[in-house]
Amino acid sequence: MGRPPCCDKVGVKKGPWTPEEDLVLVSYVQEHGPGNWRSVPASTGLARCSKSCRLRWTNYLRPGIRRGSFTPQEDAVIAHLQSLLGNRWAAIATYLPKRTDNDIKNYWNTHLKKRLQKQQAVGAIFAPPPTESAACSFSSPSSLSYASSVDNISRLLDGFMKASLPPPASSAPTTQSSQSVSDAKDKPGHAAVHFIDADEYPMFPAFHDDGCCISGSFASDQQQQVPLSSIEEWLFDEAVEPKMMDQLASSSDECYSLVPMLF
DNA sequence: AAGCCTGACAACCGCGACGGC
DNA sequence: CGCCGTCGCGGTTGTCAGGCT
Repeated sequence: MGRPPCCDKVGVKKGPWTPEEDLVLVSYVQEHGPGNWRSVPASTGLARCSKSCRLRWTNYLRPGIRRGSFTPQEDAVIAHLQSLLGNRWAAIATYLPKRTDNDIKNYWNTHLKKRLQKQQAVGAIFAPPPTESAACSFSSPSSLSYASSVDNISRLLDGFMKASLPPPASSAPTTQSSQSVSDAKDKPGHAAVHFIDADEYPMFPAFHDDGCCISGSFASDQQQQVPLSSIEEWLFDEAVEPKMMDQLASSSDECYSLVPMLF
């Protein structure tokens, strides 16, 4: 038996999403919660297939996700997890709750993999440090298209959050913080992995948005809902591939000097 | 100044897993 | 128990912007 197409090929729009479409999708999710994607096109009138709607939500519109600017710590975590788990991006993404699997996958394919391959080929010692390279400096998305405009999404969501949710008691006025309010509880499918906190990765105490400072406030974070599962212990306890960490450390500027402290 | 090349990222496609009937 | 529908994941492609020659 043949697999039915995920959606009608006729009349289904493809390509970049427009603000109007995003608005419709966000509105729908606000009202019904994420899930039941099959019914989204019919319910909203969007000329998109269900998969496209789900992907757009999970990869871009979903509250709590951070875009751009992978920190060196995130670099290290991704590289380490990739070495342990392979290309299981969804699993890796659970340890970087603010990153989507698609983002991590793209980042790996376009940055980390090339870097590691290059260093393996040349040798870590003489690998030229990619000063201000991807790891530490691509904080500003180059694309100015709508789809890459965080401001657009932020405005879009912000309006809906204000309209449909009471403001958080003392949340920072950032989109991420406000968005995160409704996220975890809306995602039964993600129940196993909570969006831990709007601003921290508690399992990686050194994580900060600036990426280059150590907080040392791990204790306070531990009381949060953290999936400190066996894999975290695994991350911390297992002998980290010294080769990889050496590569990471040698592959960049001082930002990576903190990496060994993480593990 | 124009054309070409490369990198980055959003989105699509196909497949497998899972759950309901 | 098997079939069907839906969802989620990973691989891949397409498009666009910026840099380089």
